[in-house]
Amino acid sequence: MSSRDESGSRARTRQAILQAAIEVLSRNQTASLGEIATAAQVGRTTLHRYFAERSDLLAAVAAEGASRLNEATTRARLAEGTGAEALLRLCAAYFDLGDLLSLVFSEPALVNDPAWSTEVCDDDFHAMVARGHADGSIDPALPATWLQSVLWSQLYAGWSYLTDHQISRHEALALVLRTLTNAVKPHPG
Amino acid sequence: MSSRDESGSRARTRQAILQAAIEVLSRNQTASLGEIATAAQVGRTTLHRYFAERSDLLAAVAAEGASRLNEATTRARLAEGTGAEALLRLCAAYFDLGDLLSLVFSEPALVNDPAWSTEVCDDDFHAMVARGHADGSIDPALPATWLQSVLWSQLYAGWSYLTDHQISRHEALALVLRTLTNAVKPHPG
DNA sequence: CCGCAATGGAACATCACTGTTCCATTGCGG
DNA sequence: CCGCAATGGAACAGTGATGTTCCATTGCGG
Repeated sequence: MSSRDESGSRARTRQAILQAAIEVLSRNQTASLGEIATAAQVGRTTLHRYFAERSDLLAAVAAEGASRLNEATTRARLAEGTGAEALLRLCAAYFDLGDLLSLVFSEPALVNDPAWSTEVCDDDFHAMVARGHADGSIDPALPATWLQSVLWSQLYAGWSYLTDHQISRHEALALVLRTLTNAVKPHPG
Repeated sequence: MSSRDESGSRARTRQAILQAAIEVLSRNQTASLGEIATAAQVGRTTLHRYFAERSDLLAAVAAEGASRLNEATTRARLAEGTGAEALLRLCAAYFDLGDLLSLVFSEPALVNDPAWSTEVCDDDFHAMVARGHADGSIDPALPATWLQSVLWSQLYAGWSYLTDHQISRHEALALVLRTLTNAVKPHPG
């Protein structure tokens, strides 16, 4: 606690604010800074000390979100198995992001602006879908860009279904995976 | 033009404001009344003459939305054909609602609050899905409430895909229908 | 125990949106 | 042509969020 003690306390408060911001903003994108500060159990003054303006906080949230998305994408190992298998792994990994799902879905600009999507994930995603088209595990009628929309809309549907209905996290994910499995499977006819 | 002349001019202005509100609010739920008035090519004062407070305008938008949704649901004739066929007709009918899709999706309370969902559409929807489960056209693993979420999330995905990418309305709808068809089809395995 | 970092609260000016009032202009029917 | 309905613009006060400053309190390390 000697060398990085300053960071210890400050980093903890900063993380608490960021986490509260993700939770509150996922429910209401226009929530006031006061609400976020309260949710973080922090005074509004303190919040301003860490993020001078609202835009600074939003930028930090975007960076945090991009970071978590990148980690989840890495964990999904898109290059392994059939295209469909990788897509389902990616779906499950993203589902664990929780509140962040609503935030990314309702404000895609937050994480897509900093040229993030084309950096790491977009190319890998396209490669995965192309593999799926080639190995016959993904319906060739569904292009990669569309499947990206489908993936996110299903994730959002599953997450809001989880929060609205009396259902376990596991059951909600099962519904999403079942639906997505069906959706991408090529049908013989 | 004698008896209802007053309604003629006033009704036209009112509809222009409502349509502008739907278009603007679908892009930004927190748009100011000034933006809506400008989009409707109407002074802000005039807007306030028709809708005294913001909540009055929102209520009118909700009523208009509920009306259009009911008409679209009727046009889909949910009682005819297999459950899956009816679901696809409903999807196509809703897709024609355009901007309203984003609005309903981002603020479901707008149309669901006035006890609308359980009035006409919800029961018919459940009956349709039950028929689909029975006639083997809809995967029994997918409950009706979940399919409702899936339907709306797919509609939203298709509509935003249409506005984001270089693609025709028909092609976007084709992608949605293809995906939904696959998603609900029971798979033999 | 002292000192500094971190924090919380109060107070303040600023700003955008809102809702209202008043007045001038337009346009159509009688 | 007159009168009324509809409209648009300007101005205003009220409200809530924002960003800033100042000061008191807490807590931990030296």
